[in-house]
Amino acid sequence: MALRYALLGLLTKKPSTGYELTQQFKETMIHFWSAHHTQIYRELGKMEKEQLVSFKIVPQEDLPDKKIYSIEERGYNQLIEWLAHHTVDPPKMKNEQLMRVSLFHLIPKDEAIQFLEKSKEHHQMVLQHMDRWKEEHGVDKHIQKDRLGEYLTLEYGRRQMRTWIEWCDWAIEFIDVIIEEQGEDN
Amino acid sequence: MALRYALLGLLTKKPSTGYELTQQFKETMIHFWSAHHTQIYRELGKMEKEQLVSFKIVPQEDLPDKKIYSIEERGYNQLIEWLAHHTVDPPKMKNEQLMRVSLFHLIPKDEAIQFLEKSKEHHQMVLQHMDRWKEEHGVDKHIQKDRLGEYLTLEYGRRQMRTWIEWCDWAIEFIDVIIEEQGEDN
DNA sequence: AGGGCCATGTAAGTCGTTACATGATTGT
DNA sequence: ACAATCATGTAACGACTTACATGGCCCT
Repeated sequence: MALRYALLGLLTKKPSTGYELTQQFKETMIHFWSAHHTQIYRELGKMEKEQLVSFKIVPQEDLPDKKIYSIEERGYNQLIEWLAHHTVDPPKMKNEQLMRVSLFHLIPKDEAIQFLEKSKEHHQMVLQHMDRWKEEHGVDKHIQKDRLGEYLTLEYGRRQMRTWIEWCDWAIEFIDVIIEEQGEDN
Repeated sequence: MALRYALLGLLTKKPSTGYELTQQFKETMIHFWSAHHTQIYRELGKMEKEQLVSFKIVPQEDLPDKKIYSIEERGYNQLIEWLAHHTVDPPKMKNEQLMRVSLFHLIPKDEAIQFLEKSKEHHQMVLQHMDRWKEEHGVDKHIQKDRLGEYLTLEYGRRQMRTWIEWCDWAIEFIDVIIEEQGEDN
């Protein structure tokens, strides 16, 4: 159900096509929720049937038609209702990297360290990307209210990246110092 | 597929029943993966059919029979294969709390702050719980190798909790100072 | 010449959740 | 008295992923 409210939330800001919503979702919500475009189109279809949203078809030259979705009163009401009365579920994570870390006892020390170093680099790039995005999109203190959530969650994402990077350093150091054997598994 | 490897990983440490695996999973892997007991039983059933694991039935007095699962060679090989050749998927999160935060522009300021304060408290309790667990289960520097992953991922979990708690403080302060209007929505 | 973007989806399959079932024992 | 723990699952449903389809434009 939460994806539904994510989409309704985006539509409170401006009417958009499914494609645009997918982009907006990836830019602002991917740090705390995952969804493919197929899921977004299906959810929009369902919501249209339930009259939470409506769409206008806009024909285009040389490109397929657009469907521009807008939030309807029923949709807005349900969104507010959810915000007011729904107790949130605990976060659910699926982190394959940590799964692999939890199986480090089965691989050689240097492979483990290599894995962490690559992961650290990758997360440094993601952090840089977030920093750049923040600057380019003017996410700063003088913000209009409808971008408050974007600002707060982006900052959370950046802190999360830093935590991961620092943890990688700590873990590499730990393995290097504590584990003695060389390249053997088990 | 990753849940499968989580279970195989636990079974490399010792043979266990589905129930015990559920407990072990909750204690050591819940910080980076989510799964219900029903899913664990199903996955064990599938793996038994594929001969990755086997079980012995142990009858008990006054309690239903136990099925004690052990990892088989095929299972061990597939696990090592996965560790060596599988490129990890990016983490997937489903965090309803952050979803709600991203919709803060639709609720009054004081409700948003209240929400963050409650969330902070909750995460402080989880952190305390992790700290206690760490002490009670002797997760320290003088650790046998098959608990390395447990140590590393638990430390990540604790850092994540601290990050959340600190972010809550920051966000509360930010909302309090920046947002001027009192209790109005939108 | 090949990939990415624009823009929309369908179909098939897997994964994950929720509710239910059993029944004795131990704790509050 | 009521809930929790032990121990195992089945059934039904809903969420999510992956592969496929269309087709022209723009960039390198």
